[in-house]
Order: sequence, then structure tokens, then C-alpha cells
Amino acid sequence: MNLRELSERLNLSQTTVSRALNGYPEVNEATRKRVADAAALYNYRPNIRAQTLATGRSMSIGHIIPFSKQNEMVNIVFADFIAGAGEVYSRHGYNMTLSVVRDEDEMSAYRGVAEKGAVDGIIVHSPTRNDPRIAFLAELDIPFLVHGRASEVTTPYSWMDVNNTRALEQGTQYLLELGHRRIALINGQEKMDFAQRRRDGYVSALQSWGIAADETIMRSGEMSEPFGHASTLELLDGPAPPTAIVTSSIVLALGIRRAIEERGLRMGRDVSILCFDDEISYLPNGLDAPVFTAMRSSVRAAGRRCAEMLIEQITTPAHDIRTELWDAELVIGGSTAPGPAKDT
Amino acid sequence: MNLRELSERLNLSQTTVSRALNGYPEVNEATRKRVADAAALYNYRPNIRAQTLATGRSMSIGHIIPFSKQNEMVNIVFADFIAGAGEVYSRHGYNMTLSVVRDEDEMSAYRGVAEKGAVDGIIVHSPTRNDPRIAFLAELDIPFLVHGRASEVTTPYSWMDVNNTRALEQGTQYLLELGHRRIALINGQEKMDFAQRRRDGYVSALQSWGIAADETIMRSGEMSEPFGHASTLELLDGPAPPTAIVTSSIVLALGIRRAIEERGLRMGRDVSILCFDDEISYLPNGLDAPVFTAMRSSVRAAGRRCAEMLIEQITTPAHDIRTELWDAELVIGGSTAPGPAKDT
DNA sequence: GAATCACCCCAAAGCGCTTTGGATTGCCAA
DNA sequence: TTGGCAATCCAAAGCGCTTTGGGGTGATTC
Repeated sequence: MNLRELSERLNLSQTTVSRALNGYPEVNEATRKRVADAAALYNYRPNIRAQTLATGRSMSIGHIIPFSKQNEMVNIVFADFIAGAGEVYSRHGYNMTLSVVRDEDEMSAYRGVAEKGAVDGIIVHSPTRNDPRIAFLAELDIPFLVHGRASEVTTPYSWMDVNNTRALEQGTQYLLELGHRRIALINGQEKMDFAQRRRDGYVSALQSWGIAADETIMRSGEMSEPFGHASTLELLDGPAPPTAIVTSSIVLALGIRRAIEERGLRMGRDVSILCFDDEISYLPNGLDAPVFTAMRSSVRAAGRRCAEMLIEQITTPAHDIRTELWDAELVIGGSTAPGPAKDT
Repeated sequence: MNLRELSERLNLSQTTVSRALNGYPEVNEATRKRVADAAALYNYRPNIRAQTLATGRSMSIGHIIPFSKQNEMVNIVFADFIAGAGEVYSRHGYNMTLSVVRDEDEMSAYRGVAEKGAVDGIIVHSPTRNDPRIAFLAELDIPFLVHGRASEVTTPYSWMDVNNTRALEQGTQYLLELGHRRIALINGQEKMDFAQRRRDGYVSALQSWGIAADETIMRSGEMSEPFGHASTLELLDGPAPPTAIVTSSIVLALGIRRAIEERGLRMGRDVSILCFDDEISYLPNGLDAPVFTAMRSSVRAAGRRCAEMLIEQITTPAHDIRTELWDAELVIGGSTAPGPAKDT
């Protein structure tokens, strides 16, 4: 059943039927009802391909996720972010077009998707410090929003981010106040902007207490449980093991805890852990009380907000830049305890 | 730059230009080259919306992920499955349309997406025992493929699954051979088909050794680390604690291990763990050697295979059913050791 | 030399919607 | 009576591509 058939059965023009269904004012309420009833009866559903061609809007948002043979890993927060964004999209009649492309093809994927008119806007994931995609998209003149920031990019662009620097500053600060002085960092890959910012926050908190950051107890790499584990074993077996560890992800924290216990120590008592908790749905930080002391910020909520912001940007005539910075919240769990400097 | 403009600049008809670009034989190689060069020069890219309308194919595969307020959890294997499928899609010129819908709207989402012509095929995720979506999609007459199976559904349909029954049978068998007699199960939610099958395999292995399944040491619930932890504490604190635990996910296994260690026991020595390992990229089973003894089957590879099968189904004229069953592979890790019956 | 046949190319008709620019009708004020 | 004005509705022109059904042109065959 298409529009022509439906309009023929109703003895109305396609124009009128289309307008009736799309809520235009220039149609009698009685006919509108007649049309709506017939549409329901015949189970009419406008062909979305024709619709997008006619309107020029695709009602779809693009997400491009790069993948490389070397780094097979999927971003751990990806699923929850997508779930959050997707909720908002479907509420607004949009859907999500996801392209998984080899990373050497990523740029051309953006170009392709934008110029072919496949999407009305794009979300950029996991920006690096000097992310080339941003200038590129700005030039393509398509609405886009970055989840995160790219510190070294000068082109103005829209973004939504959590204050990573402040989060790790605050977290490290908390450990310092507890009396820890030798605090390690296990971070994500430092080409990622968020990882750099977190490192900055960590370093800056130490400095404000007159402690120089020590490269020998800083690690960065893939955010996986085994990496957290292996890094921690190294740290604990090193010449001057830390009494506390700050880390970028709950999945790393799981590995860290395992290593601590493997060395016969106890988390909280012997070594404290403070982690960043994105509230990943299958890795909740405890069921009732938080297990880990954490800087918490829901990535799912971030996904929702990014989607909203991008839709606003698309529907608003002026393509104005919009930005939003969230603060992570400190939650106290069982993974931290007073450190050695507390008793002095 | 659209087709008309390009053809005008070339002094050719739209027909010829279109044919040249799409590799039709009835065009001179010289003109084809001329067209290709001009297309590259002017950065011409066919409008995908017009293309899909004209061809009737959308070159897009639909994935619908339900979400409910009660169960906010994203399926843990989702991201890797998507990544695998996405690779294949982009290699074949397809992309992926993802809709996140409230679960009460799921059926109408399928109908909508199919009838509106938004997608050429659909992947069905996480089927339940008697999944209503299957008959529904079969009736809509759109190619679809189920990742998993629905045991109670009688309509024929295409699926790709891992042999869950056999996997857990084999895993449990292995523990029995090691001398374990009291083996617990920590499973996913049993409305899910895979969880039921895994349970069946576990029960059947026990029975073949003359052991009756004991409901008091079987758990099912969300696949999260805290659930594994909480369940294990219950089991260990119960009247007759198990000497081995079989579980459905590596994320549960992490929680199980934590509980074991929390009770002063050691994984492998005091309590053995055997888990199903989907090879989730951020939760690898160890870096070099496997940490957990596991039944292993890559969900990413499954995503790839599902995508291939669905594309075949779409491009093959006959809508014939196709099915594929994979076997999981037993890998021996450090989480299992001989049980009490071994010395007798 | 006429007929046949590849080989290239083209005009035009869709695909199924939206939207522009009227046309028609009935009603009311002048 | 007539002009003006809402209120409704419609025909037709896109949107940018693919594809059908030819139509020339030059070479080959008889």
C-alpha cells in the first residue's frame, strides 16, 4: 500500500492525504480522521526512502566506529553510549546509522556518509589530542558533535565532555588527604584526549601537594582487565610500590584488585584504589554500596545528552556551536583507606 | 554535484554516466574512464537516498535493541557482535541501522522498519524460548537471521548459533572427570534461550554421571560481575558448598573469583571455575595463557558470520532458510584443579 | 550495395513521497 | 449583487537516481 493507492481509495489527492497524515493545518478535521482511519485499516506506512528523498532529510544520525587489525578492541563504553543515544533518537523519530570501518578508511567514511546524504548529523567518538576528523567535518559543513574534546584543535566545534582533569584531580586529592603519598596511575592510551586530561589532573593534584609525578609508577594502555592486572603486578613488585592506585576504568580496577590479592595484600587495607566509573551496565560498581571509591559519571547519560544536543543543532536553523561540560561525582566505596602519612 | 550536472559537464546522458559508474558493460572503456576521472575531479558521490529509492534496496541491515526501564542493561556481548557484523557490512557496501526501542514497542519497530523499506534485512538478537518476533518477521516476508535459536518456535527460520548445550555438557563433563561432584551453575536469565540450553547441557552431564541436579546450587540472573559475586557468596556460605562452579560468562566468573577470594579460598585450588568465554575484547581471558578454564567461542566471529549469512540470504533470489551451528572449544586455564573424588 | 549486427549512447519513465502554486467553494461584509 | 476571504482540496513539479526501450553508427556479411 503506497500513498497513491491510499489516496485513490479515499478519493482524495495524494497531497491531501500526505498533509492529513503529517498534521498540516489546511485539511478538514473530518477528512483527516477519515484518512487516519484508512491508513490504519490498510496498514499504510510511508516509504522512508521516498520520504527522505523528497524532504532532503534522512532522519538518521551517523556513528562511525573505526577498527584496526592491530587493535581489535571495541571501546568499552561504546555499548552504553549507543544505548543512551539510541533512546533519544527513537524518541525524536531518528535512527542511528552505524558504520564500522577500517581506520585507514575512516576519513573517507565520514566524507562518504555526509556527502551522499545518508545522515543528518554525526557523532564523533573517542577524539585524540589533535583529531583530524574535526577540521574535516567542519569543512564538510554537516552538523556534528564530539563526545569528548580535542585539546589541540583550534577550529571551533560542538562537544560534550566530562571534566576529566578535574575528576582525576579531585580523586587524587582525596587519596592525598587520606595520607597516601605514593600514588600510581593506570590510564588508557595517551593518544586519547581523555587519558591525557586525566593524567594532567593526576599530576596537578600531586604537584599541589609538592609531590613530583613519578613516571615509573604511571602506566597507560588498553582498558582491559588483564592490563590492569599485569600493570599492578609490575608496580607491586617494583622497588617502591605505591600505597594507592588511581585508574581510568572499572575494568582496569578489576584487574588491579586481582593483582593486589594475588600478592597476598588486601584492597582498601594495604593498597587503595580509586577509579573512574562510567557506570557501564554490566560492570556496575557493586549492587548496593559502591565497591570501589570512584569518580562517577554515567556514559549512558552522556550518550543521551549528546544525542539531544546534536538533534538541537540539526533542527535549529543557525548552526551554532554548543558545548557542555559535566563534573564527575566522588563516591566513597570500600577500596580506599587511610594511607601511611595519616598517622604522622 | 549531482548526476545531472556531472553528465552535462561531460556532454553525456545521465544514463551513460550512471552506467559507466556502476560498471555496466554497454559503455566504451574510454568514456568510462573519462566519466570516472570527472567523478573523481568533481568529487561526485551519488545521493544514497535517491539511489535507494530508485533501486528499491536500502543497502542497510537493521538491528533492533530493546531496552526497558527495569532492565537497563545492555547485552554484554552486543558491542563485539556489532563490531564483527559491521566489518562485514562495510565490506559489502551495507551499513547498519540500529534502533533502540522500548521493549513494549519492539514489535512495531520491526514492522515499521520492514514495511517502510528502511532495511533489506534484520538480525534478531537474544531470542527467548518462544520468541514472538520470529513468526512475526516471517509473516512480514523480510529476510532475517536469528543470532541464537528459539527452541519452542515451530516456524522455520534462519539462524546461527553456538552449540550451548554441548558446550556446557562438555565443560561440566570436564569438571566431573577432574573429580568434582558438587558443581554449581551460575547462569544468565533463563527466559533467554541460550541460558536454558546451557542449563540443559549442565544437567545432562551431571545425569550421565548419576548425579541429580540440585536447584539449591543453581542461580540465574543478570550477567554482571556483582551478580556473580553475590551468588557465589551465597553458595559458599550455604550448607553444602560446591567445589566447582560452571558459569555462563566471563563477567560472572570475575565476580565468582572475587567471592572465592573474599572467603579466604583460592580459585583453582579450593574452588574450580569453568566459564563460557565469548572473547569479549575488553574482557579477554588472560593476555598470554588463559586465566579461566573455558568453553570458548568468539562472539565477534559470530557477528561476522551472521552478517555474511544474512547478506547471502538477501542477495540470493530464493529466500531459503540457512542455519549454522558452531561448537565451542574447551581451553584449559588456571581456574580448575582436581576435585575431591579424584583421590578415591 | 543492402542487410545484419555489435557497439555505444540517449530520452524518458519510473521509484513514492513532499511541496508549490493555484482552483474551488461557501460565506460574509459592503 | 459582488468582491474578498477563509477553508479545503488538487494537479503537477520536483527530489536524484536507475532502468527500459529504443536509435544511431560503422563494420561485417552475403
